[in-house]
Amino acid sequence: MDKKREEQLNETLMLFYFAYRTFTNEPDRILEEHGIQRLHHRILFFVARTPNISVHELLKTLEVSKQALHAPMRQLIEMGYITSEPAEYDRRVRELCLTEKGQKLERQLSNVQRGKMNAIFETMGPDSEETWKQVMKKIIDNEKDE
Amino acid sequence: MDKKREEQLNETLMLFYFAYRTFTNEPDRILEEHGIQRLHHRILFFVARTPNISVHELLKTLEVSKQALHAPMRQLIEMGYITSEPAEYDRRVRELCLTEKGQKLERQLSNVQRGKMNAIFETMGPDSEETWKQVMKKIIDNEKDE
DNA sequence: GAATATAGGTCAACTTTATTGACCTAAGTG
DNA sequence: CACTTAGGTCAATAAAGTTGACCTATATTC
Repeated sequence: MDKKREEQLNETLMLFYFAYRTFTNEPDRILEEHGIQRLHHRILFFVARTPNISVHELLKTLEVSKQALHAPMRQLIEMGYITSEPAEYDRRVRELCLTEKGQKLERQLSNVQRGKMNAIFETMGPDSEETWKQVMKKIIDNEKDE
Repeated sequence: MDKKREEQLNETLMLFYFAYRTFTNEPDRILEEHGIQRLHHRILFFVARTPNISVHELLKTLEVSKQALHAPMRQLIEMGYITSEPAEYDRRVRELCLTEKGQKLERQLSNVQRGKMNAIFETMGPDSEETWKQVMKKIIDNEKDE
């Protein structure tokens, strides 16, 4: 790989870092107002995307320990954002769902990010959305080759 | 925003999260072998991109406190990856540079990520690179509107 | 039915990585 | 000379994670 190509790629690394940081800034600010943190947001996000998700599934998705998940999850339950009910098919399993209040907060948090992405893709056209997603998918898939 | 559009955007949020996590996984693993952490990588990366960068500039770039930067930076200096020399134009200012050893480590770390990006853009074509970068730039710029 | 495995919860000790505040030196600048 | 800036360092604290151990309840398997 020649020097020039390497420098072009360095720009992509820098953009990735700054874009991610910027992207999480706004939600982080809102979270702080509610006295909760980024992991709370992730929990809310994935419970919103996957209603009735089990604790075990959530653990695997977020790649944190049971003990690390526990405190924020309990907080969300106590604050009335999430419900945790035994599953019918297996009463050991707890199914997590957002309450109405939880849906509202999750929407507030993620809307900032959705709005940002939507505005960009609207300016740049639908192809840009497809391309951007494709690149991100390939980054994720690459992992499997190693 | 209708439900369907919202779900499409949710996919982008998920991709962003997982892609970033995957992207930092490999370097993190290498860093661990050297007994250093992600902040060390960021220091190495930005010093590599901006030779002679001052401590103050680095602080602003990384958005951490002086005290948080200090320990890892000193470690990198002690391990012989970085040099810190008083600047000619102002002897209060320390100019940071990579040593040869530092350049080697930085290359090792960032090559993983550069290689990943390069492979993707080679498969998808040069337009995909331009588009992806454009989206990321807009995410960063958006910050200023708020 | 007893043994074992799984889902989940909780306590404790510890580690890492950051924060803020205070204070120091050295070197420029008005 | 007074003040500011760049940088370094100590101390107390906070947050967010880790591992290990142990508990209950419920399924599953032999």
